[in-house]
Amino acid sequence: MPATSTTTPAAAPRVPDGGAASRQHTLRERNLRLVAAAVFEASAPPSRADVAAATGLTRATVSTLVDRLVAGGLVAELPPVAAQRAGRPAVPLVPAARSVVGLGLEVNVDYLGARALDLVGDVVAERVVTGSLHDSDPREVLGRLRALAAETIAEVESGGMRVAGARLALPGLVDARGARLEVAPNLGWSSVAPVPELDLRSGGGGALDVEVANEAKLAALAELAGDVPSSFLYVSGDVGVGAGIVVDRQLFLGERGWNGEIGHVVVDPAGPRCSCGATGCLEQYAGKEVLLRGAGLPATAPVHAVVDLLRAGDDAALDTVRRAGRALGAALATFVNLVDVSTIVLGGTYAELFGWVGHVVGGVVEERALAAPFAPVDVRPAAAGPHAALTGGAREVLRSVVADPAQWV
Amino acid sequence: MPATSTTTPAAAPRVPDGGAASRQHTLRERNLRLVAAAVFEASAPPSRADVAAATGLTRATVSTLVDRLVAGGLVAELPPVAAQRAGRPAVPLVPAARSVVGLGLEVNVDYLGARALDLVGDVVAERVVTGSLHDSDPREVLGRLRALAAETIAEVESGGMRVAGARLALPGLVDARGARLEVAPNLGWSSVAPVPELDLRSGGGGALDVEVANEAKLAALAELAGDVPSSFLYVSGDVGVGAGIVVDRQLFLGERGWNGEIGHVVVDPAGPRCSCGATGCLEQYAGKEVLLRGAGLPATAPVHAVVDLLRAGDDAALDTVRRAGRALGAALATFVNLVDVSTIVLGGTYAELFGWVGHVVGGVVEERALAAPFAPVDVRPAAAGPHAALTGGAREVLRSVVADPAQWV
DNA sequence: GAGTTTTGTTGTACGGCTGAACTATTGCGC
DNA sequence: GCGCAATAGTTCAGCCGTACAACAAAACTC
Repeated sequence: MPATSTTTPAAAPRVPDGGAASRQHTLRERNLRLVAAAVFEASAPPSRADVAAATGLTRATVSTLVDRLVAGGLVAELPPVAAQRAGRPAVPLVPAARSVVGLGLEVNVDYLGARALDLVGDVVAERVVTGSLHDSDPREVLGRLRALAAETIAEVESGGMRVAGARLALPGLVDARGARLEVAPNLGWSSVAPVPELDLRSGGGGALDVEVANEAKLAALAELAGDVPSSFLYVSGDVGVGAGIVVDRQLFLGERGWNGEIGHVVVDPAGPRCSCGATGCLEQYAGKEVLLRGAGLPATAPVHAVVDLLRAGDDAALDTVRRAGRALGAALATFVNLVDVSTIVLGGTYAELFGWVGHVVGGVVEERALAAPFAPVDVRPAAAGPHAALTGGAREVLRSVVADPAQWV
Repeated sequence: MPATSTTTPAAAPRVPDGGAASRQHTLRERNLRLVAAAVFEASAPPSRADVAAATGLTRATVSTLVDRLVAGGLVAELPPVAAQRAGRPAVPLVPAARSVVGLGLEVNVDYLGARALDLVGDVVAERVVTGSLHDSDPREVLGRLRALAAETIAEVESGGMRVAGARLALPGLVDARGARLEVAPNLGWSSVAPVPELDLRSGGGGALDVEVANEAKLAALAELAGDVPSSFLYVSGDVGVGAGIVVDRQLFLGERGWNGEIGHVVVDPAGPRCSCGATGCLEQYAGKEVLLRGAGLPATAPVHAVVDLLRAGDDAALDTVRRAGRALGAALATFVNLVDVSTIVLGGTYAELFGWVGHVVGGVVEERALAAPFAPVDVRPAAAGPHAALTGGAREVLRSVVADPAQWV
């Protein structure tokens, strides 16, 4: 038991659920979650008996709950396969493919897109359009996103699938309710309420549940698809530098959802002036544009061009990247001291440059993090592919489905 | 609804509870918590009917649950008082006084002590012994604390009260399980397991539940007794500078319980060398000893001596405190950007110096926190009295009792 | 003092889980 | 090939805790 238990035990499935009165049907909802979690988080497809053993429920109860999940299209049965041991062969249970999907949406500085994932984690539909959206008009851009999303929804529904909801990733400060974008400097947007603007509807005409979130935070969730530990810090390096804190496989958002603004940690008060008004912010050392310019490239060049220079041994590029790595390491050490994470995942620009910045960042963190002597900090590149926030957003929708299956059966 | 719900709704009582199978008696346990929370968190003593309205349970159910809490000595009934309106007069329900107590223990640099609080929040027993414990022997000191605690427990039990458990506050890094102190530089302790050393027992001879926690974190919890908001950052300024992050009235501990080490945020890499190895750490600007020396006082002088100098308009003292305030403000702005809190409570040294540092800290934070334009950050002095960690530790024990009353009825 | 209003209690109904018995389907030994 | 053991999944009576409704208690009102 932790001194003050704020998180559920690491291994157990999470059952959030607030302080509402518990009636008989509350039992059913909670156990339904438990059974769904057992099926979705198992390393191999479990049988009903396996689920019973894992959850502590009786096989009788598990049977009725699994039947409900199967009827609701969240779980599927594989054909019974005879094990090499005696006894009736078990029916393996797996997440149902192509039944319920989550929709990830994103508007970022140089693209906008939509991606639909099913419960298995497969991409069942996707639309991405590239192009600069620097200083763009929110209404116009959201209109285009709406068209993309509508196409994606239509494609998914024509395949007989249901869309459970959507998450919109934006590169800026989003309020904790997931309704309002306060400001996105690199888009030039401020005070936007994107949800009514998008007005997404399912084929039946019902309004779709859409929530907005910060791009780095949703990208962090995409990492959970891999073999990342249950708690980590994800750093999304792009024009700005943002971060998502994941504790026990869930985002820690802080009081109002505005945490993780690592780009404006002051690395050196004597450093260059930042757009935020302060001096020596991390972004002035490790932001994408600074990296590109430091390597002698135009601010609009792709990051891969820097990699080419680094491979060629270009001194300016090497110096710039090393400087960025040290600054990033210092900011991350501060982060580790304040928030306490043992794993740091470098995404975005830094994932591409990992071969050059990884050890620099790791070294500085190891040196400056107070707890490093007792528990070393692991710094690693992101595993999720491009447009990670699309995947993370879709996954987040699906997580909410699995966390409350009662709504879907 | 937050984009990703990691915390329960602000107002609702928190029901933690992991992913275990739910049976019939789980309902009872959960509703018992709910009812207990309704009684303990109400602004005025509620009747059974009030509790029913607040929780959504029926009066019938609430009656049986309240009867159980009364029988268990957690809740007491006041004599029915006739309201000015029609109807049978209600029986007001209040936390039971002098029935169950929590024990707060602390070893700090210049004192050690024990404090017992009952469910009402009254101090029912206390022992504090001052004296320097710099570079002390853990076994010897814990032996003295054990004697203090045993006296306190005996006093409480002779009054017919039960001790529900204890929390030991230490000024250092404590592991997340609340069992081990990794290092406490200012005590000169490292790798100590204080719980078996203390070996606290109740009068019946049963071992007492004891958990260890960081001093600043327990002190933060003491603030919850006042009218502080449900989420805030508490800064404990002493020889070291520590912090406790409270989100929705609960400590946020990070992955391993080592967060909040704000004393080693780098304020200026060109600054003085710190004992941790880095340069320009906050502690070198705003630590108690630096403040005292900067004001021309010996490092062992009481903080009040600085206040006297400030009142007298002493330039060295004013400069030192202003410099400390700016450094603290910069570190806290970083904290706000990374963790997102809207209220900062300054405790320890800074509470005493608040009249001089408060506005300096507030100004710098306002200037450097990204979200400040949308939601100003409130900087205020701590309200809890001296030895706040003792109160916080005792409160934490009581919180665990109220959070799981089934064990106590 | 009868009607009204609100509190708290009592008894019945119902939903959901358990546990034990039962059926289904395999492997193994002879 | 057949009985036996083993494992998976299903059926059904029993129990527990809550809801609902009726009731008792104790005030106020006119």
